[in-house]
Amino acid sequence: MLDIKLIREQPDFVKAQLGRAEVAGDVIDTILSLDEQRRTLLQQVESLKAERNAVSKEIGKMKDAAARDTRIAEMRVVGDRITELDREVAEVEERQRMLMLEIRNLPHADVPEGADESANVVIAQEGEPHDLGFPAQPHWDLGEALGIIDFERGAKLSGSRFYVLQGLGAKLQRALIQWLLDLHVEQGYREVYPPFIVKEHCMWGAGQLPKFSDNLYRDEDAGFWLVPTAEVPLTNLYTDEILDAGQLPIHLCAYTPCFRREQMSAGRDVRGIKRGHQFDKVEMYKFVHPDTSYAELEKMRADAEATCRALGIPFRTKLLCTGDMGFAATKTYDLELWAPGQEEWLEVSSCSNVEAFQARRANLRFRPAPGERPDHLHTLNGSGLGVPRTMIAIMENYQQADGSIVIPEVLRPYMGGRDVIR
RNA sequence: GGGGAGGUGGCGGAGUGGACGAACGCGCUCGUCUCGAAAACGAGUAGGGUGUGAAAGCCCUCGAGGGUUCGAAUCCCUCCCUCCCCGCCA
Repeated sequence: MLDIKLIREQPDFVKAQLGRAEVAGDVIDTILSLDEQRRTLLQQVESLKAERNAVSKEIGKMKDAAARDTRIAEMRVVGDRITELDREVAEVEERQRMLMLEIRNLPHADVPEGADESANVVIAQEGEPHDLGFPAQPHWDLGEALGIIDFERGAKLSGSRFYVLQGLGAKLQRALIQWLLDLHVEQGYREVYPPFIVKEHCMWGAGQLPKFSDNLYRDEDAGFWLVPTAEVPLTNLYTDEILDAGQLPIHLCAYTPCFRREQMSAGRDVRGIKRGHQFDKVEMYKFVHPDTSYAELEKMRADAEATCRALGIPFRTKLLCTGDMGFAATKTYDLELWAPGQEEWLEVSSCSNVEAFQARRANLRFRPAPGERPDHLHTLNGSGLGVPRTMIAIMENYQQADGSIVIPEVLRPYMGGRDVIR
């Protein structure tokens, strides 16, 4: 959610920044007009309440029964008017709040303008897509031949976009998760195991609702939602708390499965394990002082890059343009691993600063100094990394001419010392 | 799932219709005292909204949301959460 004060004080700036992300500015005018209405109504109803409070106090002390009854009758009328106005205030507030919740975050000034991914800028690359010396196979062929990915039985159980990992495939995934968590802990993140099922307010807090409900699984009866990313529970960890400035920054990492309905065009990314309704991810998350959030973003990006580097796979980093960034982000770096089997760069991480966007929604605050008023903190999130796509990159980069897969060195301790899957 | 007890400020804990945004204690901050500290003493110490140059003031909040009433922490309804006992269960 944007800061209503910013909208009040600099509506043209807000509109201009939204314009860079191709969002029309009329909604800002609507919000301002509702804000105006709301404050006018508030002044009316609050002065009536002040009157009622004062008179009610008097009534309590009055001895003269007749005068007392007169006052009570008067206040009954005032009370009815208050009820009426309260209802109006609530209605205007709700309309304003819904509009506020639907507006995306403002892109940072550094972010290049553009409508779609074609305007993203590659800002770093390590390693080159290299020739394996034999025809590279896609991971679905490798996985099936090795008996480690079972697509048919996955579909039998759960339909398309599901698969079963077996044997060393399942173990490789588990090893990868373990390694990622251990690495992030070394990088200074505290490991967290959150619930994978959350209450609805968490989805609002993280910015998944109201816009992306189509992409979420839920248990309507119980009011529960399955997390589409660990970002959701982590964002809400300190909801309604006021942290001491000294507690910041808080760096967390968490492994969770992620559940996404992905009701997107059939035919896109249907093969393999690139895009499923259920996948695993290790996430990095930061709660930081507002002054430090962009420096923290650079550190998070460096941590994600170090992770890719350690796998020994070519990777590159992109700065996303205004049109390709997520709803909550002000600035995002995407990291991509090279996948020679499909000959494409696979997005395995997305690191974003969201500034106070989630903090306002989820009521995340800190006290800048003892005695000072609480302020919203800044939050950042970054994948570290998405597991299936990292698995793809490992399988396709480390494949051998005979269809076996060498295990990256860093993962071998987690694979019982094994160095190849064949 | 059944039965019972509860949810009050940073913490403990009073408060069953008006003097309560809340006694008292602890903690914390500042001050006095001290070479310094402790102790003692004094003062202060919730969040949000509105308002303003800044403030004062006013409004809201005692788990959440409704209701009754001139007036609700207090009475009524719904929901959420915690604890205890029984049942079930990895």
